[in-house]
Amino acid sequence: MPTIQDVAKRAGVSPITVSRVINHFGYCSQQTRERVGAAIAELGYVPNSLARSLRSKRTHTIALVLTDITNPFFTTLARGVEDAASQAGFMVILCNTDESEVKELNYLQLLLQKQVDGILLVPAVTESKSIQLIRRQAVPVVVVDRRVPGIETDVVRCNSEVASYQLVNLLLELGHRHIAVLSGRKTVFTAEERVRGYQRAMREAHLQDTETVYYGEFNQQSGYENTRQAMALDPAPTALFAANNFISIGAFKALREMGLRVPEDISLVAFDDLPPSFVMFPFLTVAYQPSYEMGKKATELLLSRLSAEAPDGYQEIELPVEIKVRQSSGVVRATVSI
Amino acid sequence: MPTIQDVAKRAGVSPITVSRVINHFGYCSQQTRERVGAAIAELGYVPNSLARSLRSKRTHTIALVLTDITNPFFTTLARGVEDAASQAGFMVILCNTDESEVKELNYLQLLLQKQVDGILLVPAVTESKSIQLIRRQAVPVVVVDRRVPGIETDVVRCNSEVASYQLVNLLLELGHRHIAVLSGRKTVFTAEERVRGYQRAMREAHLQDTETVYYGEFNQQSGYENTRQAMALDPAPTALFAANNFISIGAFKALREMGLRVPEDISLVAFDDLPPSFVMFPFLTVAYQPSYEMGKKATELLLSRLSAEAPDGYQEIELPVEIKVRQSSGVVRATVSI
DNA sequence: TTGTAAGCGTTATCAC
DNA sequence: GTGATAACGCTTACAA
Repeated sequence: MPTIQDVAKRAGVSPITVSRVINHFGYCSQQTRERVGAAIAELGYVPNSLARSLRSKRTHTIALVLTDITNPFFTTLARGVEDAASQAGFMVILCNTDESEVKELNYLQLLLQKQVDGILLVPAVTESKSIQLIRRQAVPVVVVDRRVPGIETDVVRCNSEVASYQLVNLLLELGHRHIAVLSGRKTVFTAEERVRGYQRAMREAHLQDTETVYYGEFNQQSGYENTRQAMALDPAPTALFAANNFISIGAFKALREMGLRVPEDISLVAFDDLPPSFVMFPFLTVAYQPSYEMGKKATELLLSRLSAEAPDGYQEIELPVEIKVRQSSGVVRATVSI
Repeated sequence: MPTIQDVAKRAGVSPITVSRVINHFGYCSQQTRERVGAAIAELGYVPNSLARSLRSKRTHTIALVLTDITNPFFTTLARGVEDAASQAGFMVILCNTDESEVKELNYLQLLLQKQVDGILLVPAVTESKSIQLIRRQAVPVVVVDRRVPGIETDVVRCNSEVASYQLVNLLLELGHRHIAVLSGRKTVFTAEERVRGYQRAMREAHLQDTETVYYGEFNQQSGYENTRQAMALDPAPTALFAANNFISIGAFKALREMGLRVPEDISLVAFDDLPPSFVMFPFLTVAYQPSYEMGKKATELLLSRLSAEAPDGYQEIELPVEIKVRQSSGVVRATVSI
């Protein structure tokens, strides 16, 4: 492959002049510019960003470390990230951690070696090891979707606690008194936070006695299994709160298998909506998080840290959660009352 | 940040010795190894892959260039790619082209500058410019999901033509004689290929007279609009074939708005299934492409090209498409007969 | 407006 | 087993 030297030789100039032409930087005559341009075209020269980055200390690459791109919430978020990044001339490296701290730390090691300019991190666990690792290399991080207690850092997220509180209150207003929550892994910040919102609502309604919390995973299987558990209780809950989209689907399938109709026999509300182009009947009452904007905003904040144009001090940006009331939340069935 | 020099100084050895320890390469005494290890730990040394890659000509990075990660087909494919890549110690740069040749070419330029070791490409258009651009830099490419006519290259895909043919034949066997196909952009290989499969089935059934083809986009909006168009015909089709998942959702919504029931009033079949954890009622009869495996296989093929352990000559791997018959395809309504 | 020299952090080659 | 030297391809700093 031709190098900048080859181009320089061909154009009868010095390498640095070629560099200036490529980077539209510094002065050079129209004539030189053309000669260099011609040489580049003739040789099919492609600049080597490795060498460039080695000198300039900038790779124009950021990393997006999340738990699973397969979850539509993160898919959409990733798209927001990529759009904002590409607009600014940055590329995105994608890493899936599957909520594993080990995978997360491994990826971060590699990313730091790669000299990424910044990292968007959805922390797998509520511990702070990862952030500290990144900080040691003085690489900017923005934490997305979750929080890392005890660590000062930039964060872009939604307030799950409040939204959960609202969702559960909606059920309470419909007359439900026995509501079970199906959550994810206890070590995952949002899983825990959504349970907290549920608990606050229940306690304010003096219903701590019927509080029913299931931890599990943020997937369909877990939603399915915990629903069967919950419905085996006596008395069974009259409403379920699924702490994410996959859990809600699993819950729905379990309920249908048991011959229970939603919302006639039981109500179901959930965190996370599915994109409209995925669903034939929008049916679930959900707390919708603007994931695209979350990705976009997080990226913009990260990029602003690189150009040092950002305000001093860490920022915590909280995006609004929208409660979308649809058919899955109904009034409590008279016959189910305890 | 400390460099290999600093580590060497601290450990009282030469840089190259440190390099050997890091890379578990060449001989060195246990004692040296330990001293170096200690120095690395004390300084918090992180090797710079930029410098490493500049010498070694390997970045351990591949690119995944697709049209839109937001489409579950590609999301799952991307996950397959990432899993296979990370297993082999490679990272993945993600690029969305939105079916735009311009965006695609821009990304490829940048990726080549970045010296990615290989590229997985879902070509936006059926032209071959992109492949030629990549070839000029002698970077391995594997084309995924689509084909680039007139270009010899590695390809991993499904045969859409055959699957479409089967899907349409299924409708024919159910008695449908007037079937419309709702496809994507004519310049997109799969959009065109799926229409071809439809046409073959129709022609073999001597139904070329009722052939009804709508091109549009691979999105919900287009499915919605073209369905309204199709249903305005007199006589209206008794079955619709949506050429991708988003189109089928749009079609379904349009039909429901018109008060038409699926499959009682009209049948609907589609290309691409949605992952089970996205759908409460699996209802659509679809052609399912194993997108995860597609991503995985494509990555493995690409990586094998890097280590030159691959067989000579280009490979075209065709993965099987599974027809999943569900409720959306029903027998033709007696009253609708022409 | 253009050129020279040095160096970014690593590893290949050859020497001891 | 270990080290000296050069080189990867580019850009910063300084000169002309």
